[in-house]
Amino acid sequence: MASRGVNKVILLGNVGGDPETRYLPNGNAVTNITLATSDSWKDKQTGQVQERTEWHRVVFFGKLAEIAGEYLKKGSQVYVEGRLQTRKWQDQSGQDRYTTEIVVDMGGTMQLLGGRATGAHPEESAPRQAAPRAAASVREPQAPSAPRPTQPAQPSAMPDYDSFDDDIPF
Amino acid sequence: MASRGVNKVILLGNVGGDPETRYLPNGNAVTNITLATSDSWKDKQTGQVQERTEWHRVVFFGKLAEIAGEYLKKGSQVYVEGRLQTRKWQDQSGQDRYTTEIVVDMGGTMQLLGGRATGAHPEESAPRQAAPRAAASVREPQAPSAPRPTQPAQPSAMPDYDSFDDDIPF
Amino acid sequence: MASRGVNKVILLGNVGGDPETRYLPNGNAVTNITLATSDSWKDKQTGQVQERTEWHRVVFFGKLAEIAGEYLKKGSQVYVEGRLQTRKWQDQSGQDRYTTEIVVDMGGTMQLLGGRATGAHPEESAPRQAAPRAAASVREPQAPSAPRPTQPAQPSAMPDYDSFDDDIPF
Amino acid sequence: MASRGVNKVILLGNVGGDPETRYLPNGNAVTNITLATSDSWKDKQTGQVQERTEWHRVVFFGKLAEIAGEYLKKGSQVYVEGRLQTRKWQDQSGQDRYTTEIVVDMGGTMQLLGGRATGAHPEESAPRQAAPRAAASVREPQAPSAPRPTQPAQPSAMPDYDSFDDDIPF
DNA sequence: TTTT
DNA sequence: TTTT
Repeated sequence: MASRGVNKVILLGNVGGDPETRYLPNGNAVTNITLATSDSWKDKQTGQVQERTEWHRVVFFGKLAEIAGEYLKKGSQVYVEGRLQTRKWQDQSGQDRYTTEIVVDMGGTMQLLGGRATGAHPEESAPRQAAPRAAASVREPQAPSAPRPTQPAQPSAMPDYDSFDDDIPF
Repeated sequence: MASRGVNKVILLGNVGGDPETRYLPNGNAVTNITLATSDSWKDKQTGQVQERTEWHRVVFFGKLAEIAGEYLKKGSQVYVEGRLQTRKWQDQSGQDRYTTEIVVDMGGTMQLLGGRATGAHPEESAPRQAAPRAAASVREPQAPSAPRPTQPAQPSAMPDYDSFDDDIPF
Repeated sequence: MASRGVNKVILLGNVGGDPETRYLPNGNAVTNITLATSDSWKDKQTGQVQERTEWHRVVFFGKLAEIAGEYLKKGSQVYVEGRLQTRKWQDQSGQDRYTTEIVVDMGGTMQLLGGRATGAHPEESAPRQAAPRAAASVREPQAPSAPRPTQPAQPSAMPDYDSFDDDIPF
Repeated sequence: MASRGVNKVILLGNVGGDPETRYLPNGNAVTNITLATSDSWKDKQTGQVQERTEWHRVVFFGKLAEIAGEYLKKGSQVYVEGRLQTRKWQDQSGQDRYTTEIVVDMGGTMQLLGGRATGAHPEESAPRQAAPRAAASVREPQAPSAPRPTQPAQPSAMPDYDSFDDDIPF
């Protein structure tokens, strides 16, 4: 009922393989993916461009797990917002091991982007524009009390920049 | 039921004045504050340190509006996560005007930090550590299906770094 | 040389029109775009899906301004990270007016995504995969001292999940 | 020189112990801390408030490592922005192990907040207000080309809300 | 109008 | 003025 602290992860990258979905005893879906984020930079010494790919373990829960399992494919470009969580587990020899994952549940978000996924099952791949709509649906419960405009007038419409820009002293 | 896009603002700064809370016809609270974020940098030409304060209009809705109205004071240091929204309105002469605000509702967060608020009503000021707990409570509905551990074993408990670190080849 | 506060905006959306680039007296580029972020939700009363588009004014400076001016087109899907800034200006009647923008400079980022831009000059449109590489180049100066691996072994290479997963007690 | 992807972590929490700083052969500082972020929620079944603390390994590099080593103490409340990185290493038995850390270097940020640190060395603890100024200094190189106002007039000054608010049709 |  |  309370919280102290912020634990937020924002990733935008490509999915490393087809997602794996399983179901908990209570029927809730859990989907695992690996996600690659790449960045590159010029080496100060050599002047060579260096590239580095970081791999992340992402776990979706609930409604987002279903959506991720259905729409994400190997190669999909995706935006993800979640939180860090480190799980403790025991390996075969009984030793404690730790795995850090990005948990994406109702407090998070997933947005499928325009990436050309190399689907394992391309024949059944949905039209990509379907995914983002579906994907976002889980955010709905997050803003029930939001001040959404229902009036005919749209308070947040764009200013009339054509006439307006003349006034802007850039 | 769907979403396409990300619209997120993260601010950490100081409140410019006591919050103003009002109530909508439906009983929901709305609280307005102004928030200052400062940054400084060394001028490349002069070598002088420059400072700049940016002021933001933040609007809380719902439960967070109540918490903000109760715990924030002039001077409070606060972390806020919300979304950008530009409202259109008419000034006295009937001209269209636009105001951009950071909306913080159930999809957002507020964390009161350790700042020494100069409360308008210091006598009634709650112990400051109470605020963050209360403040965060509104996030609860965001993670109802989250994979919270309810097992006796805490998967995410602090690793035993003392023994653990020995293995880490820093 | 110092900073107190956080002022961060993260947007992922579609560009509303071809970017407009101009040059400051010192030769630095400045590029303006408008960016739409959409979200939708189900109305609690009516059960109807509501949609809302928020428009943002984004201003790129420096190297990112050049990249944005070259690669962004009307319709481009783009990820942007910047900071909020409100400018004061005077309209024709001499009245003070304020415009809030998202400033994206060296402290920010831009990532062109997979969107199918409807370029004004499609014939000269670069292969879309070229853009993200170029776009990110401005981040280079941000991490010169970063602990990038230059050793033959890549510490952060993809774990061998195939063999590795066997140990993970999901 | 380029980048494709976003890898960003934002944490706000309390430091688990005094920071440990060491120096690389090239003289650069590296500082390690553990950081706790807590959140709590009401259990749907029991109605009981549950609390959970997540621990993170944070590694600072360069100038920020020096600042972190000097100003952070056990218990310090701190805001951190960095990126995820998983290191591979071998334990005593030669087995591959992985550790995920939040790397905070020039592309990141650190802000010491108002927390009452329980310093291991309270006698030598600097006045807390000194830290944030120092801490932020490392961000300077990130925005050298930023459009900072050098004009006498401050473009980003606060609107005169007193007279202004009357016009706002809330 | 905040804060350092 | 975008996008689905």
